[in-house]
Amino acid sequence: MTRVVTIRDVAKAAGVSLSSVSRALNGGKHVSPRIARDVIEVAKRLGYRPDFLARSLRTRSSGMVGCLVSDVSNPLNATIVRAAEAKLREAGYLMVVASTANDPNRERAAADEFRGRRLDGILVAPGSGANETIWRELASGATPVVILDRDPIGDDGDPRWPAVLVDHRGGAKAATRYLLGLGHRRIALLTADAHMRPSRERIAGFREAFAEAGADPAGAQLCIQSTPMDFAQGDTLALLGGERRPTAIIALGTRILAGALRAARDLGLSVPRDLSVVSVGDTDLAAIHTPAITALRWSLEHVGHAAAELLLQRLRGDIAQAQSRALLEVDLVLRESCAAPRCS
Amino acid sequence: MTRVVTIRDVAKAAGVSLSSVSRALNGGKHVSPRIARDVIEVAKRLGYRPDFLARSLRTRSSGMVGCLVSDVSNPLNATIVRAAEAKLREAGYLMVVASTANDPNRERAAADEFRGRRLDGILVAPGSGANETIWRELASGATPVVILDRDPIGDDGDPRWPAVLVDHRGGAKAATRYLLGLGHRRIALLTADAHMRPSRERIAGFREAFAEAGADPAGAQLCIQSTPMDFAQGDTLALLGGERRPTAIIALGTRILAGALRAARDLGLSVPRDLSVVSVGDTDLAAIHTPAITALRWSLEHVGHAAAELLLQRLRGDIAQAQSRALLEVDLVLRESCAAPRCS
DNA sequence: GCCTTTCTTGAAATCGTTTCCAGAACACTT
DNA sequence: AAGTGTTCTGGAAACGATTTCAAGAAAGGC
Repeated sequence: MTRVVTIRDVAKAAGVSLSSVSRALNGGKHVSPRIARDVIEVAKRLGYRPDFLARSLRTRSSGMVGCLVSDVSNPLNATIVRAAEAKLREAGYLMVVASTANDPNRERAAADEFRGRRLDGILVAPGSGANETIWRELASGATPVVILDRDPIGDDGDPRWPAVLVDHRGGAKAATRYLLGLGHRRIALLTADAHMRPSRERIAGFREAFAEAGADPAGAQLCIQSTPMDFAQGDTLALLGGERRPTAIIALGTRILAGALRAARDLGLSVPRDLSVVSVGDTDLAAIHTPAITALRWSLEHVGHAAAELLLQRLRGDIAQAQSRALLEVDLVLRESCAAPRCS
Repeated sequence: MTRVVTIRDVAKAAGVSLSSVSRALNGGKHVSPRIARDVIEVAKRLGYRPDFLARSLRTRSSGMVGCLVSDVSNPLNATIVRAAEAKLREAGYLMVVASTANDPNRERAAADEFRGRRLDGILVAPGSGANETIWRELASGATPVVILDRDPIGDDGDPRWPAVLVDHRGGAKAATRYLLGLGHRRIALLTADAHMRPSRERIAGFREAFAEAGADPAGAQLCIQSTPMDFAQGDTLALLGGERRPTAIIALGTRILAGALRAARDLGLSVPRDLSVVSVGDTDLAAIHTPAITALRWSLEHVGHAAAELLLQRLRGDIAQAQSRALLEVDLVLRESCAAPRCS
């Protein structure tokens, strides 16, 4: 195997010093045009490729950003990750991912390792209960951090890091208002992880809509799925089979929606005649289901892009004009799954 | 900001040489127990954390592996990536991902950059037409490569790299045999990227089943979706609305299945009465659809794990006992979407 | 008690870059 | 022609670890 060609070889071959080669190759400032041309030509001929490790060591910048997310295989996260990755790659950064399965220990370990590897920045969406430990861990480093749809509030109440936030509150409010407008009075919100931002905001919006409309708040039923096992079918069966069952549901669009639809079918409830359904998140399932499910939609690509942009601003050092947060709006996509309730 | 603590600081504080610190911290061989204990204690007290970049530069091993995949946001890929990442992380490797959107140029660029970053190994599932260029690019390096469900055949006909292969042929054959057994004689296979391994193998298995059963091969209809735009709904409409329409379809379970189901609905075809459906891949959609769709299932986690394992064998240098490929079987999960065709 | 072997130890080299520094070359002004 | 900047250039010092090497110390065998 032939040894890899280093900057030293190029210098020798071109008959100049190491420093000149380095200067010629990056920037080209403080170097005469003739030498620059020669060096570049020789480097190409020899097939020289700079060693990022060595460069990183010297420049104290690894050219990599980390992405800490509960589970990349969740399509919602995956799309965000891909979008962010694409934008960061454009800017010359490599992205390393770590799925943590919502396990605080693994989150800590990953954050720890990210710092050891001197990553230039971190995108993070901590899972369930880990918020405190992982954020403390991150805070101890000087690495720029951007939060994905989580609360960036520190102990002192100040936003500690920039964040990309989705307006789940506004979305839930719009959906609820829509259902109330159709005449529904008992509506259930099926969501997960009540103490995390997305669900918390949704719940808030849900209740606000009831309050605004002057509807009986007892009609706003919550169904929290802490473990989205077997598509949450069991809980939904109980909910829909109960005495004062809701005439409409707003369900998280990944697995919970699937479980809810199946439960409805098992109970012989027809959508939208007996039950109106709104999906939180416009998934394939929602779009393709029969009938097609009305959905709250926000752009996952935007989330990824915005996060990457926020991080890049920090990395470029544009602290002055760097925004500290991005708020993404949520749309209600009307389809066929909602109707006025039958006289109850 | 306080400067980061290096091995030099530890040496000074412990009153020993740099080499002793290094020895004490890794392995602990060739160092007296007393010094080892002292050094470890001092290192912990000072909060020393080794710099991976510096270490990598010296040891010529970055501790990172790359993953080159067409699109991480595809749930199938995402699951594989997550599984591989988990296993590699256990072994101390970090994983960097690059989605290439099937763009040969981006694939090349990514492979290029991976090499520049001195990644220790690469997991790769090239998209469409890029096979040649990207493999040539990879072949020029000495980095261990593991192929994900693609043909690892080189110009000379020899398998160049280890690969994790899914038995799509066997799966398609089983599904086709099942449908033929139900009495279907006109079956359509809806798949994508006919020249890539997964679809090619499927097509082969599909035809083999027809041949084995002595059925008229003209009944084996192919519908190749090169662009899975709008869920391939248009093509499927034409197929199902045509003169000698198939009585059963086997459809790729991501978006094509969705388009097919919608097309069937639009044409007023009831599943399974008028049309039997088998999904290739057990997606949420297949499991939750009404009626539930019979599906070909293989474990994406296994693919990821197997790929990681194959790569780790190479990285550990167990070339001697390293396997060169893993073949994963495909099961047919029977549900409610298939029935005997009505007398035609 | 001396020689040989093994084990510890620290100094120094190395990995491949970038960057600081000082001197050289050159152009320009007076 | 001398003085004063400005731009190029190469040597050498980082960056922070690991690893080689040789010397010193301890242990063991006769």
